[in-house]
Amino acid sequence: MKKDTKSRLIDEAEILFSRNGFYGTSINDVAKKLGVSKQALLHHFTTKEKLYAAVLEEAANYLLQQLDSIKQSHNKAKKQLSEFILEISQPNDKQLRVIILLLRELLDNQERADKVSKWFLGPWLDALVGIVEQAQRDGHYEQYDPMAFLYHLLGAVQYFLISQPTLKQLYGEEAFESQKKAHMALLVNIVEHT
Amino acid sequence: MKKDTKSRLIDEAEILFSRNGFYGTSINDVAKKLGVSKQALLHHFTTKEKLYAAVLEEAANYLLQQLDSIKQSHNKAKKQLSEFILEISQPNDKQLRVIILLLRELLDNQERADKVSKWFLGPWLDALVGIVEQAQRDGHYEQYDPMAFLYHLLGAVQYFLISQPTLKQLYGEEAFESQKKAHMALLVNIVEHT
DNA sequence: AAACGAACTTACCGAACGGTAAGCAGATTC
DNA sequence: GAATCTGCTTACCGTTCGGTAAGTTCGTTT
Repeated sequence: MKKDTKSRLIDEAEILFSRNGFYGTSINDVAKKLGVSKQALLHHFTTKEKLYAAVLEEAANYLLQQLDSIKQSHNKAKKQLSEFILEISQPNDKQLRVIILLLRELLDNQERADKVSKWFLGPWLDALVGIVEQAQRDGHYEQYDPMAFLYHLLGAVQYFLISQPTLKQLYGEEAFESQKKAHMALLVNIVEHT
Repeated sequence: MKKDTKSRLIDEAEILFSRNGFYGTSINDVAKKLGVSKQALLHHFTTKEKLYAAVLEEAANYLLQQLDSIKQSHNKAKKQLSEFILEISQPNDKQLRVIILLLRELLDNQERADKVSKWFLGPWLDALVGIVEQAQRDGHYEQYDPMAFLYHLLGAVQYFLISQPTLKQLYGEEAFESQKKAHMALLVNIVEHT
C-alpha cells in the first residue's frame, strides 16, 4: 500500500510550493526531502513547471472531490453550501495548503493569465455556483447574484484563513480566539439566516 | 524635483515584488530597470531583505496616508468606511500593487510570522477597526463584531480584486463586467443598508 | 538467456543568484 | 588644497538554480 515515488513527489511538492511559492521552491529541495536525487524527480516530470502543473491538478481534484462528497452527504443545496463553508473554515493541513496554492495562483496569475489556472479554478467555481443557484431555486439568498454571493463568502473565509498566523501574533492567542468566534458567527449568520 | 535613485529603486522594487513575489524578483532586475548597476542598489540597501523591508514600509505608509485622507474628507465614520471600501474596490495601479504585496505577505507569513508584517498590518488594521467602532457608536452595524465585520469586507473586496484577471479570462469580458456590477452592488448593500 | 524499458544514479553544465572588494568621480568639509 | 564622504562603477566570488548526458540496476517480456 506504499505510495510510489511519483505521487510522493507531488505530495511533497505541494507542501513546499504552498509554503514558499513557485520561485521559492527548488526541485532539489523536493527531491531531497524524499531522499531521492533531483534527477529522479526530473525523470518523472522533465521540468519544474510540469511538476507544478501536477500539483495544481492534484489540488483541483481534491477540491472537486471534497465538494462531491459534501453533495452526496446532504440533499438540500443550502445545507451543502453551509457544510462547505464550515469545512473550509476549519481546514485540515491538506485543505489549507490547497487554499494557499489557490491564492498564490491568483496572485501570480495577475498578468500571466495562462491556461493552467483555467481548469484549476473553473470547474470548482462552476460547481459552487451551481449549488448557490439550486439554493436560490429552493427560495434562499434570492436578493443576491449567485456568483457575487459565493465570491463574497469565499473571499471572507479564505482571507481570514491566511490571516490567522498574523492575527495571532498581532493580538495574542486568546484575543484571536474570540475574533475567530466572531468571524464564524458572522459567517453562519450570512449562510443560515439570509 | 527628480526623485533620487534610492526612492526610485523602492518604487521599481514595489512593482516587481508585487508582480513576482520576493523569490521571483532579483535585485539585478530591479537595478537594470533603472539603468543602474546591481551594486548601486546594494549600496543603498546592503541586502535584498532590506530592500524588501523598505518596500513594505512604503506600502504601509501609503495605506495609512490613504486612510488619513479619507478621514479628513468625511466626518461620519460610516461615510469614511463606505468611501474606503469604494476606493479599494476600484484601485489605481499603486493601490492594487500594495494590496497584492499585502496578500503575498500574509501567505509568506504563514509560518514565518516575523516582525516585519507586524507594523505593516497592525496600525492600518487598528485604524480601520477604530472607524467601524465609531460607526457602531453612531448606531450602525450594531449586530456585528467590529473586527469580524471589517475582515469580512476586506476579504471579500481583496479576494475579488486579485481574481479579476482570472475571472475575465474564465468567463469573458462582458460576463465579467456584470459580475463586477453584482459584486459592487452586494458590497454597497452591506456597507450602506445594514 | 537476450532484450528491454522503467526507475533511478553520478557527473556535469551554463546561467543566474546574492553579495564582496576595490576603485573612482565629484561634491563637501576641514 | 588636502582629506573625506556619497554615490556609484567594474570585476569577481562561491553557491544554487534548472536541466542534460550517460550510465546502472532490476524486474518483465520475448
